[in-house]
Amino acid sequence: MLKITRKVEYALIAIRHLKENPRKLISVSEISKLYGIPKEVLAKTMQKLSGANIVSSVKGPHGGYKATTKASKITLNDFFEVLEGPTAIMDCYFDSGCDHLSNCNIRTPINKINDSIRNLFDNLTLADIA
Amino acid sequence: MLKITRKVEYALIAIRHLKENPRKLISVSEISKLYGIPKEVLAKTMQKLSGANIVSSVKGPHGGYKATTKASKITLNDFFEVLEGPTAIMDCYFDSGCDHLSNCNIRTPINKINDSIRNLFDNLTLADIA
DNA sequence: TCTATATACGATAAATATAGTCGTATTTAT
DNA sequence: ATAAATACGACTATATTTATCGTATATAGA
Repeated sequence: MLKITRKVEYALIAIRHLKENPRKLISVSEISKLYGIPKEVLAKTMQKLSGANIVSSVKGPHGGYKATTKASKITLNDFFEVLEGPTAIMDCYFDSGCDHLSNCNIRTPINKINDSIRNLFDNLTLADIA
Repeated sequence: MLKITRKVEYALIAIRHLKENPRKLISVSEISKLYGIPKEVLAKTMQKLSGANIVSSVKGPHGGYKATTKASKITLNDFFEVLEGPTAIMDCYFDSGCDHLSNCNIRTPINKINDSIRNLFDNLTLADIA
């Protein structure tokens, strides 16, 4: 439990690599070969980052990605949300219907744990950890 | 990602219920009926809590579980570890062999995120959240 | 203008992890 | 003795995550 997914792992690897080479465009192929990441998986991850303006993209030969200024400033909460949707240790934190239990006595503890995690990730940026 | 498991959910429900009824022994059947939890799953969860002295058990008719004093004092880190093993957002935080990537550039960020979460959970007890 | 290389996007299949079920042993109050 | 309860292990089902495949679009360079 509380594992991050490969998508997040790959995104961290890619962003780090882009930031180490700030001047040039770097393609998915290059990163996937270098770190042994399946190309298509990384491609889709980069597309999400591009959609959120964490990286910018250029199509065509010699195209690729580079990190934007937003890449350092974004909070971990927002970063995770781009890749996976809102962070919640249980679905009932965001969704209303508690389908499983007729009689729930842990709403409060669940919310407190979740608030703590979200508070932590709201106060950490990619720049802080990398 | 970062979801807690049913084991943890069920354990929180059970402990809360035991603490609301501190005087009597309460059986797995009783809790599973009340909250709609599969009996055998809850039984195994309770056995883990019992092994960690978070609850005490009595066998035989009219037997069951009750919360120990440790139940309030235990940190979330220790609590999660009893049920699921050490909390790590990636296996490489504890395990050495990085089987997937030949060229890892995110050890530092991974460790920082993980340290932050563990620090958070080391400073929260079950009493704090419940 | 044609071709190769790159991003963009969606559908599906494979692999992994989680959740639930079943069976049996042990303890103990009645 | 019997019934009710915990204890423990093996197995099955389900859900989630990960990877693959197919197609479209853009563009640099020959």
